[in-house]
Amino acid sequence: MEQISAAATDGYSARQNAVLESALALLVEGGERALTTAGVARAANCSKESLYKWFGDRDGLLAAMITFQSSKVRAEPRPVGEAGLPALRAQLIGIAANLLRVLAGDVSIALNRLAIGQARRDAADLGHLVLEHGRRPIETRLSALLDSGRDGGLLAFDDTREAYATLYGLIVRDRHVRLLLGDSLGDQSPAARAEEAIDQFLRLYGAEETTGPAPERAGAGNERTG
Amino acid sequence: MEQISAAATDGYSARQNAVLESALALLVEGGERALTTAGVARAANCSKESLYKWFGDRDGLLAAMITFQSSKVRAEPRPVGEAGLPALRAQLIGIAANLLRVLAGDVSIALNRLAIGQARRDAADLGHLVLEHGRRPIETRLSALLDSGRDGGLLAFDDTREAYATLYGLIVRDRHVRLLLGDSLGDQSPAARAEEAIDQFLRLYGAEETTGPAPERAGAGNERTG
DNA sequence: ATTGCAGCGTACCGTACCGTACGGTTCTGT
DNA sequence: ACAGAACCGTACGGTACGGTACGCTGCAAT
Repeated sequence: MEQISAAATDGYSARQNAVLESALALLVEGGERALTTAGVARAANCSKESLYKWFGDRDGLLAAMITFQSSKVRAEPRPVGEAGLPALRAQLIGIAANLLRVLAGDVSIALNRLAIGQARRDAADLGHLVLEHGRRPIETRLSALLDSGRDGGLLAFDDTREAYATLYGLIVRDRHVRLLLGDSLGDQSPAARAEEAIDQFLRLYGAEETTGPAPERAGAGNERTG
Repeated sequence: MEQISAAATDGYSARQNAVLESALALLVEGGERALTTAGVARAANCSKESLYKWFGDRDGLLAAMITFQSSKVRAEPRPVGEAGLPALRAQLIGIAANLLRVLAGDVSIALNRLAIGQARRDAADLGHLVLEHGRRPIETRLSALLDSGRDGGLLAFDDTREAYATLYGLIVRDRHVRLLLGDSLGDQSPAARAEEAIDQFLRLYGAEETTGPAPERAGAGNERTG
């Protein structure tokens, strides 16, 4: 009969969560090469034996780090409240800015680098884990919002996945890969970037009745210099 | 006085090119873990001593692999011939499809995985090399085409870099990262994807006079099932 | 108090890899 | 033909890491 702590319901005990946190910090700081079993044990003040008892293997530790991190940032899909184009636009912008912030986060970058570096031609175990826990949530959330916008007559598209993919491309562009490759990329604020991307998306997928969300043409938009 | 072979003008001798080719094949097949100095020497039928004499270091070998691969796929920027929107559109579609094919190539994926996996928080040497040799060429080429289109009154935008970034996002979306993470992603033909992306881009950045390149709305476009 | 267990710290083993050294071989220039 | 260099194949040293074993401490339950 074990006393289950509050955090244990996420799959790991509180102590294990602390160890995973240390491992993530170690990974963020020094990359995969710094993520040795001895290093994790030393940083977390635990023994290597416990690591192997809890996670079975080094790969098990890596997988646990991914699932643990994804469990932390889980945000429940906010129920779509009021209708109307401004509300839809604001919600889209909020999600887009949040997406950009998440993708640029230290831990996200480190975990993506880890999964990509581990990926082989045939087997990409961690990569699939990252896609499952990191991409699917944002896709379902954005897709639901797009569907509701279409049901409300604000958006026009046939294939939700296609519309979502376009939206994702407009928001993220190649910033993610550049960040993964170590590019600093000028510090444009995520909010500004999100707003431009959503307006472009609405120009492409907005319903005909509402000709455009913004009076100015997309091509002539002055990018915010802040 | 060494007899310089034809390929030696690229910076490496023919023998060294063969060795780099073997190294690339090894990397594609087994990932970074398979790219050991002994393995490269065995696969290329050369000695480790020669490897260290030619490339100095393991990192030197990795860097040489990147520059060598980029030197192979160098395509000279075709001079923009005739004007007119159909010609511009066709050229954009061609470049876009080529970009998609290159990004999905085995060697490109393997080298990007290598550079990303090696990247640390502060130092990302290979990453910068990949960005320099892999991204800048396509950016300059596409940007020049966009500028010529604007000069010809076919496109309307203020910031070329901004327009290029949007175009890149519309073309690639998140396919690159998905490929790097090991996702198979349905076999949509690059040509079809390129055509849709370019039409979307022209809807956003086409000059006002030519209201749109395609009569059908972008949102209702039936994706080619081929 | 006693007993058992979970876990910490350390030591240890086998292995794999980077980088270097050495003998033998092939090719080139004279 | 001959000298020299370049190079191949292999062997070796040093190091670092993954995984396991062992002694010890503290806590929890009986």
